[in-house]
Amino acid sequence: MEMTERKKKILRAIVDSYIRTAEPVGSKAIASLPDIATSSATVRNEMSDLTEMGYLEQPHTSAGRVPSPAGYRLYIDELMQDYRLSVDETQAMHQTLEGKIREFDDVIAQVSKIVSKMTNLPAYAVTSPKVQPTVKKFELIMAESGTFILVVMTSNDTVKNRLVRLPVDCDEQDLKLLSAVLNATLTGLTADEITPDVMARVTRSAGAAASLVPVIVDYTVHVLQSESHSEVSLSGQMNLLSLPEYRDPQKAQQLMTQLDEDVIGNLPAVIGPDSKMQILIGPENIAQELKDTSVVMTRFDIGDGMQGMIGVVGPTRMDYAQVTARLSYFTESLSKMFAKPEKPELPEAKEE
Amino acid sequence: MEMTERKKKILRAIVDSYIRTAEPVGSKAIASLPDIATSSATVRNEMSDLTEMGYLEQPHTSAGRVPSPAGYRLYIDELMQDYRLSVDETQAMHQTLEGKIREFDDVIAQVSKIVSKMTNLPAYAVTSPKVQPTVKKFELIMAESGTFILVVMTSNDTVKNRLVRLPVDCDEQDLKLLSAVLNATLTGLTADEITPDVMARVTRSAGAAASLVPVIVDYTVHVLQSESHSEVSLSGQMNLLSLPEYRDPQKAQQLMTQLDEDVIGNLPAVIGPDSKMQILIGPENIAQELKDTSVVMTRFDIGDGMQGMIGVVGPTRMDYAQVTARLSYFTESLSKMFAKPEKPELPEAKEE
DNA sequence: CGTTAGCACTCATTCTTTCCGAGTGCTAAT
DNA sequence: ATTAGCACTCGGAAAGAATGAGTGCTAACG
Repeated sequence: MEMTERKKKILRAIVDSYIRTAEPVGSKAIASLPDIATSSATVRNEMSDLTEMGYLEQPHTSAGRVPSPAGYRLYIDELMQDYRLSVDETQAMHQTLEGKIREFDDVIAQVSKIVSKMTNLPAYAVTSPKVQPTVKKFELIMAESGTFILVVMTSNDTVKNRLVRLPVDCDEQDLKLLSAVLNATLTGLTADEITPDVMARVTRSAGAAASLVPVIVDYTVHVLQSESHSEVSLSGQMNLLSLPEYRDPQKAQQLMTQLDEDVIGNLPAVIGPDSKMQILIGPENIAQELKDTSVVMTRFDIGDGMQGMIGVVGPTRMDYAQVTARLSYFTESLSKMFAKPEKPELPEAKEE
Repeated sequence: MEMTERKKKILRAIVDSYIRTAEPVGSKAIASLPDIATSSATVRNEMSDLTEMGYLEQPHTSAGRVPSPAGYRLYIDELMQDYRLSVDETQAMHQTLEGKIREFDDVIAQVSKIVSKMTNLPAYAVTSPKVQPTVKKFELIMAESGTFILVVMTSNDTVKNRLVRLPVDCDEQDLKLLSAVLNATLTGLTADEITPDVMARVTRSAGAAASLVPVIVDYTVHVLQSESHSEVSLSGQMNLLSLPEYRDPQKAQQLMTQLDEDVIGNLPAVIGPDSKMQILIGPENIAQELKDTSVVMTRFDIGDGMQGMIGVVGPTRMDYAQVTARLSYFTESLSKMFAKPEKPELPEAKEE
């Protein structure tokens, strides 16, 4: 059996219709479409062929046809028409972007929220786990009344700090010394490389400020670890409830409780670093939990070094053209926004 | 009509049963209870009285009774029996607490997640909006290769910082001067008080580093603002779906989309700073969105200064005894945990 | 030979009807 | 004051019938 142009046209029409209505599609409906110029009987024959070829499925004998995963695959790869974003859409998106990404802090959370609002589907965002960061520099700055600020700069140019109380028997000179020792001994080390052994060496050289070493090292390790962690955020689960496939709340709940952040954290491993936009249809997902849903995911970059994945989860019949269009427009806008910040005089900087 | 002991007993039994089953309660079921020693007919009479008194309602003529808001109120204030936490529960709670509150960063998110898991209901956490913070101190620290670290300490003792690129025509001396000017002019000011006027004055005195003033002031204002913001987190919405009152997913969705973070942000205003645990039943909620649900909320304190509210949202027939018991145990554990941190040698400190 | 009209058949869905029983309120007896 | 008894109500489950969208197949058509 070979794939004719007409078969493709019909398959596309079926998928389009099913995506819109979630109802099995009958031959009549297709035949009455303006750009199909045959009778329903002919369509019926073609549909029968397409079923045999594995692109369509029949829920039961006397119902219309529904696309199979293979059908969606073909549709996505060859058949679907580009979705053109309306001006309203792009405008709305820019507006939320401007408004919401104020807080640099939890971009991940913001991004997933925006994307889920944009697509009306659950969306997640993950930062890709970074290479093991190391310490670049320490600073110990006297602050008021017996405290000082401990500043740790890491190899990814993030700076974290903490206010620490100074022991009574310690003055600014001791701090200076400690600072020098820290910078000499610990810079260039990853969290794992800061062993009790290393710590002992620092303590020995630290002089009067030795009692501070545990605190400082502890904090440093903490910072390094939290830097190497990947963050995950999932939003908009409730969007599932308006979809007919989740009329049964049990289903939605099951999907969404299984699909918490743990599972999502493991998703990005799948995507090659090269690919731009990736779509996984139902059974193509390795995660069992997702075997009846599709995932559309893509990478995003912001600021220097910060990058991750955005993904959208939905029924296999989701509007792929629309979702991909919106998603890629979003990631583009996002990068642009961070490439040329609104205030051009702002020197390149990284928060915290 | 007066409230007898027996009436109370019957009302309690009805509410208990309804909380358990979500089904209207009939006279027979109550009469057959071991500690009710009368016939169903008598119970029927009493129930009729209770209905007249406004504590019960009838969905329709030939159905059992259901507690009215007033009924719940009485139940909560006088009738309900304390829920005793099992060892398993307390143990489980401690385990998650230890495991999860590692990250000091987004306690709010963690807390709401844990509480929702504990109660099997949607839960939120809010930090109470703080008093307008002011700048306490600036530090400008030279870092490597033409950059410096801008450190801002606020009046609530949080320290935030950012890496800034140094203009070419600027050396360490200029920075020293700028630092002095900033500390002289801006300390003690709130975000609102840093007007363009003030900014101009700083720029004038800043000398060679004048071009840095906008960046620094911008960041400072940003820090102050984000410090005065209250954070909100909402978790476990999906828990609604297992409740029979939300068999219709539309209902759940409606409630949960209305009830996003905006609405929740406005909740804590309600609670007096004195009260410990507060329960709002259905129509007692001022927020229209919550008129068919109950909210149980209480305060929590952690670390120095950090405090906020935890709340649980659920159907009016939620198990108040259980929820309040778990909630208060949780807040206690939380405070204890932060009062005596696991590592006692850690000096008092505040992150970031 | 591809296309189409016609027709018998299938089967989920919807609508009706019936039936059941939990629950009530009232009355009269205890 | 309590309770047994009884007629009555009414939502909801169960059973049945009607509906109709859709199919597959056959035979006629250009």
